[in-house]
Amino acid sequence: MGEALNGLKRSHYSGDLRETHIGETVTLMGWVQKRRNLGGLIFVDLRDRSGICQIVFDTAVSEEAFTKANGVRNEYVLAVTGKVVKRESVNNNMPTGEIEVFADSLKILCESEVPPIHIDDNDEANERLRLKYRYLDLRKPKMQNYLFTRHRIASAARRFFDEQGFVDVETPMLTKPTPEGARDYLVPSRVNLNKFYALPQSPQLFKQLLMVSGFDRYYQITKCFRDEDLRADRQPEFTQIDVEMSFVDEEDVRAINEDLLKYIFKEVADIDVQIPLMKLSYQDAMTRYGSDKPDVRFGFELKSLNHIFAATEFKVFSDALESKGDIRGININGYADKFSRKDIDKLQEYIKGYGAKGLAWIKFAGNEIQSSITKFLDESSISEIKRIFDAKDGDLVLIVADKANVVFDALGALRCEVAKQLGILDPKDYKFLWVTDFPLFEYDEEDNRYVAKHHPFTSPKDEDVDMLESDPANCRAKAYDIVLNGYEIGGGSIRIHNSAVQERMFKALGFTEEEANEKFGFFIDAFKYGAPPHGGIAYGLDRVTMLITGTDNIRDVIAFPKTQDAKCLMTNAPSVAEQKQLSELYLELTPVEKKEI
RNA sequence: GGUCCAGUAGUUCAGUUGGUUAGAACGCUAGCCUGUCACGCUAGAGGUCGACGGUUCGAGUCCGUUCUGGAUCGCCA
Repeated sequence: MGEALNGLKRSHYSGDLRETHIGETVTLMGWVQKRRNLGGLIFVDLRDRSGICQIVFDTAVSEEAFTKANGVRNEYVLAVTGKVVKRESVNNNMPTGEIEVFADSLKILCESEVPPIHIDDNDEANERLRLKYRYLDLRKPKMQNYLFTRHRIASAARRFFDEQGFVDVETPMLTKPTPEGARDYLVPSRVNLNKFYALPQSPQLFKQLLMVSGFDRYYQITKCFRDEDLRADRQPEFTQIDVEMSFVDEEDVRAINEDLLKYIFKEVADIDVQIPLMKLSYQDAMTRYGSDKPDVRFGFELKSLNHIFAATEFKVFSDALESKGDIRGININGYADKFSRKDIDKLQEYIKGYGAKGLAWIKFAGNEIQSSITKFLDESSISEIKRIFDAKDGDLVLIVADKANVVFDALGALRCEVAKQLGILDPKDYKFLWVTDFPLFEYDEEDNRYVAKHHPFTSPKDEDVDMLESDPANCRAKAYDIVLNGYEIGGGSIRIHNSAVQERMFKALGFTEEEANEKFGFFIDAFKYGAPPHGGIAYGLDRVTMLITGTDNIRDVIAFPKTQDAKCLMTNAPSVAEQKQLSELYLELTPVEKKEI
């Protein structure tokens, strides 16, 4: 049983006390981080969200408080009143190390069982346990700092948008399932039996309709839901900073977003972002980095070697070229000695995960080379490779031959993996870039049709509009992603605001007029009544927070995240629905077929 | 759906070629201790080795299945 506050008020946070407070009588409230009982003297480290302050219990000051303090254990919740004094022995390892509080009185507000995880930044308890006891895990200063930073980012964004005349408008959480794109989370409706809402994958359609309504500038920091598989940087529910503007083109959207990023990074992390940001077309990003979200903190750029091996007798290479594939390589310049054959074998295994069948390599040392493909390299091809990569002593060239997309994927991933292994990635180095001129479509092998790469409302480039029909594969979009250190932190586009173009777009996607009307009728209608040119962007707040805090795990920056199976280990969601609830919804469950043994 | 990694005390881990009663550190409990801050000293409690099955005279260790968590490919307009 804990004692009541009885009107007692906290005067300070523990971590805020300094030498300037010496002589003051203060009341602190918080959790016991640590008790050190020396017999006639008890020290208690009292923790709250601001930090830790040492409390001293001494019979000479208060017999009663001392006796009570004797029974105190870790994570007990205390209220302590006492005098701030200069410490006899200063602890330079803590911000409050110059002072301590001599306790006159102590209230034990709540006792605690021995916690299953140690409340300490250095605690490396299994994540399973941390997620089950998330409320304890979140007591750790590091975890609290992640969420404080997240708050500061959201708060800075709001300040920025407010100053720029953006209106925060809420859009529905219960909305219409979207046929294109990710899987929806479905929500049954009791008052509309056998009908379903979907949770929004993004407020896309609503924010565009707000532009049609004339709100001109909109933003919202809101949850989005996608029923897809999770990753280290992907959760099924995540938070988007969503933005839309009217009477703008690509450069206008990018310009204001550069100001936004500059503002946020300055406010939150005191980082000066140099604007305008670097810009790279999708095409260039792919050919130079093998990725549409390249990490440009380091080089190792891709180079084509097709012409060198045009007449090669090396079957792997000639096969790749014959089937209209590609041979490309990267130069891990200066690090040849860091990679043994065994290491390179491991890199080969790594890229097999991306569909590559093998990895050829060349090490340069003086006039000598070592290579897995020595017998297929003559003098002229060696010197040409040297020229292309500007290869010098101590360089290592890694080469992949395959279908073009496999080569890009494999080398794009490989250059990042190598950089990671070399430890040359500085998390404090923030390299932003815009990736622009995305293709409007990509071909879906399964469905045998073109699908929108971004979404079906993305505007084609003005000069590419007529390619909607004639050459969809090469039609470019007014779409742009904002990329930071290899992460896509946001993406957006200028939207189609002209119903005729929208119709042509639907046609290109293979929708009949009826299908388009059924799926997006309300949306198509809206654009018949005067839609302004408009466009916007959406950021992944979780990812931005990850990058600013320097963690590589999105769960760290979400208070109550899901596991890889989209479960919450603390609440045990999702769980079985009660029969009563199902009956009310007229839902029946089909038993899941067990795998045969 | 595929591939890979991990699971031993409350926690983090060690555990050799399959061999006696499964260890350490931290934490926890009790006692002593007035300047500790990784407090110290003494004593003690604490284990279905994730689960099930198999091989074996004998399994934490080998094999199979399965559960849980993680990384990743596919997927994520």
